[in-house]
Amino acid sequence: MPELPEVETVRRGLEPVLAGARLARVTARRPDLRFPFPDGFGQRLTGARIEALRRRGKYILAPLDRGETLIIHLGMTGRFVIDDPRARRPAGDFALAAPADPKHAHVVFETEAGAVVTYFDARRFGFMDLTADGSIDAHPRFAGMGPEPLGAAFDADYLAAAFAGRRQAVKAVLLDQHVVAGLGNIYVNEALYRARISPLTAAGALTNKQRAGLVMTVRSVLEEAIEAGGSTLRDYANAEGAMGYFQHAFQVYGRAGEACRTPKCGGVVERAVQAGRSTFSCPRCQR
DNA sequence: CCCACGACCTGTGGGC
DNA sequence: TGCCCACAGGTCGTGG
Repeated sequence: MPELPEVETVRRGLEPVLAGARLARVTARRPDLRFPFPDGFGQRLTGARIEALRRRGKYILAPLDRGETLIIHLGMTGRFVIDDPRARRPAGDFALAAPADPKHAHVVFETEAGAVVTYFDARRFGFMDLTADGSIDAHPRFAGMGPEPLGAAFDADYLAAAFAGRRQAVKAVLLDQHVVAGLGNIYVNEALYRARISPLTAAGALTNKQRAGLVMTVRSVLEEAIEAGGSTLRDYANAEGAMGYFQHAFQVYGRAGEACRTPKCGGVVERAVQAGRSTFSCPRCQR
């Protein structure tokens, strides 16, 4: 599912259709996703105007003109599909992801301009909520959330403080959204590879130089992935139904048993399991 | 606080 | 072809 680059790609795809749009009707086709929809979900959105589309970590935020903000998390398999009769099909060729299965169409947003935006989520690990504006930072989902990895607050000094004294593996610490918001299993593996740091290293044992390097590689891998429209493994597709293509740039993720791509390294990518999730790394060039 | 593990839910791909 | 198991981009809760 979507990590920061995929969520940002989805946000950018939805923005031209939803930002500034008034919602003619919003329908939840079942009572819950991972959690129940908030009371009156459809009614509270119907008639509201979406002022903007923002992102925080892996969340999409849609502030409304009614003083509430719609919060959306895509979980593992959340996906939006836009049907906008006014929009011209984008030119050029791009690979289309497999069509979303209609039986997993859980929420339908219809705008007054006639666009229909449908949320699909096979596994239903995603969720939506409504909260009063201004209380986003107090919302349990956001309280204590770490800085944006592409923002100025995420730097070597910040990481020094966040990692200090932590004996937990650096990979697990980077996956903790309280430390930094938006990284997931793919990009943590790729950023550690680029920084030549073993995922198993205790976070508190990293050197200044390693932390500074990690800040750079986290940023670069996320920026490049956003540029590529995210990564498509199975379910992910952008709002136009197209696949991202950053998966072709993976250096370690999903490459167990294959040759390390570092020139002259000669190592073989290994798969390990940390906290129940696959870790990929080259034991030869990541220390 | 740390960590491993199971739970949530469905689909898919690989091995036999 | 069919079946079964392992695994999947995320988080949360529990128990040691």
